[in-house]
Amino acid sequence: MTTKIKIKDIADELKISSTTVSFVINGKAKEKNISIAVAKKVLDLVAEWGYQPNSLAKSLRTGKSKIIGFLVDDISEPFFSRIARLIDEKASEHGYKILFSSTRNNNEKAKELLQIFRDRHVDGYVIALPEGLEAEVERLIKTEVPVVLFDRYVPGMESDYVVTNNDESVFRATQHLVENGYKNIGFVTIETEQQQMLDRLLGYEKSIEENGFKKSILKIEYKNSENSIKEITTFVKSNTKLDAVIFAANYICMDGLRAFRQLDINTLNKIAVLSFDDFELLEFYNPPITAIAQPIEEIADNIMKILLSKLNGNIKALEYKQVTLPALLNVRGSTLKRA
Amino acid sequence: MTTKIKIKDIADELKISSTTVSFVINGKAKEKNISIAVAKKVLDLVAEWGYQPNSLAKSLRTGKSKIIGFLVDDISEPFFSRIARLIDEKASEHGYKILFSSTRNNNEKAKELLQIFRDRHVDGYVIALPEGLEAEVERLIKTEVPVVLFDRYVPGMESDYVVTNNDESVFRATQHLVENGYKNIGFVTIETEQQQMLDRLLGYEKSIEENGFKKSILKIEYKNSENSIKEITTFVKSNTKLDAVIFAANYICMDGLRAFRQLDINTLNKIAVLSFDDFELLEFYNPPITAIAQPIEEIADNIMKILLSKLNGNIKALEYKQVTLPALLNVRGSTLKRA
DNA sequence: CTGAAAGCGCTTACAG
DNA sequence: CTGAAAGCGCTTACAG
Repeated sequence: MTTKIKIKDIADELKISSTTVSFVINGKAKEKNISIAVAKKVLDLVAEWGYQPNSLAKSLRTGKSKIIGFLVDDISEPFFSRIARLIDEKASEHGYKILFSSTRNNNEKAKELLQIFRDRHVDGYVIALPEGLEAEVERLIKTEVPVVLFDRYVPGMESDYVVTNNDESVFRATQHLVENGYKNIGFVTIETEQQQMLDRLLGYEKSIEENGFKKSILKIEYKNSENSIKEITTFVKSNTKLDAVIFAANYICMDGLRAFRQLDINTLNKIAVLSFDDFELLEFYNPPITAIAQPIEEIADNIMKILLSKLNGNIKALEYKQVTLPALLNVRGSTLKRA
Repeated sequence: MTTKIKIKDIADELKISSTTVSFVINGKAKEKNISIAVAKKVLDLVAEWGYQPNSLAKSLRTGKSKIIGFLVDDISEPFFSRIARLIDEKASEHGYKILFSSTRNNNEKAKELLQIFRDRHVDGYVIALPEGLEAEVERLIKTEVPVVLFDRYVPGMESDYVVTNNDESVFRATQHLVENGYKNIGFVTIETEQQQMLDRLLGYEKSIEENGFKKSILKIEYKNSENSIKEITTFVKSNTKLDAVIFAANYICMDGLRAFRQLDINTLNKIAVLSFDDFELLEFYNPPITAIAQPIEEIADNIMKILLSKLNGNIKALEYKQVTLPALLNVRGSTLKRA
């Protein structure tokens, strides 16, 4: 490893001070009235020697790290990993890097992670708020570090966030089923206080009520996939009139499909399926499954737009941006018009 | 934000020197012969004040960052995001964090990323080597920073790596098709020099040759999904005798399935499908698709085991560990015995 | 057993 | 127009 070049080396070589070199490198030559000749000499040598500033020293001095912390339940979930990729791309364009982590439903771990982020002088945060971490994150926001929440928000909590229009999109999806002749529509969600899940349920309830139908709701006490499959199976078996079912999230839908495979084919073929969150599997399923697709690109765009303007100080720290984006309903074979 | 506590604050409060505090905090009290009484006072105050060392200053001083750089083509690919999650978990247990990035098939970007990693004083690297970056990474390895490659390796390049036994697993998969009565087995891969892809092809060729069958190989000039689908369609149409086809990777299989859907159903039902890389979609497909599953957990385990022992200096920097792991063949309905 | 002091590589207020 | 010097918060060789 060729020993790292530092500012002092450049300064010594050029017989000028580190101050001048630093100013030139940071594009403050004009502002600091440094002669064009000197500036050019510095820049040329920087290029020739391939000088790279030591970002650690820089961060220590300035208190900025050019790192963004990204916190979600599980980075391997398609929704999150796609957002991660897009955020990463956009962040790179602005010289930021992402430090990412999964909390894996472990609040102790999540708190540790936030501590580590803080400790690393992360400049900003992108967080899909895990249940139970509300107070912790609220405290973080109060410190005036830029924090953009996504996927979930907490009513009454002052924060920036970007979410999908959960109730509206589920309402429309339910209406779609009604329009296609389904009359006994079930809704499978989990037992939770996460606002986005409650909103999805609300959308369903609103549609069912407006149409004067009967609600059939299953709230799974989510422990693991296995018990979830069991609960769904029982639910479907005991609601023999069910002609359609909406799954409130990606992983619930997976469990639902697993449950269906174990059930009698004849029961199954009568039931329309609709999922919140679109992912490749649904498109390839037989029949392809109708799904509510969150606008991933737009979500990532909005997160970064808000975060960057806060990082650049364009938005007052205590002025919060809250964005709710419409979702798309991808209609497929699983919810065809009833004969 | 309560102003950050630093070592000096602790020292002043206790009327001792920063040196002593630093020694105690870093568990060197014994080694440095610090009295138990003093050590206790320090530890107590640290606990009471919730002191957290400034890792930036620490890194600047020690040259260690406790950060691992993770570089893959696309973090949103299931194989990579699962590895990422597991690596992240294991790294956390040892106080390391992951800085992750996707190169998105852009070598300029990849080089920049490596530069950024170096600049951030990353302690070690986990890399799925992108094509064209061999020289760059080889140079990195020469600097004696721990680098563990996975998924891909370069023959003749001195490095640590963890890979799946590509040729052996594809050989077995092909044999499985032969045993089930298939005689015209095609192999769809991409035009590339990536060793793991060449190995997969070799496994196929070996089996076909041993059985005295005819090879049917398609090497796609991969530009995007669309052109890939087109090439696969042409391939299937012009090889009318094909009764089975093996896709050499995740994304190729997806394109293959897309191509099949656009083809005549009757052509399709005659063809067995087998994919390298198992993912949920294959299990849910109708019929479920037989797949070679890479041992994700073991891969992650091995990567971290090698990396950690290098980071701890237990392995000489120039002694390379190379691990080849067996894959699993998940047999499903798509490759049933021929009638 | 403990401390004063240098130094990691940068930035910036101050002085000229 | 340019530079000397302090300081970000740590660690550690050296001295006692």
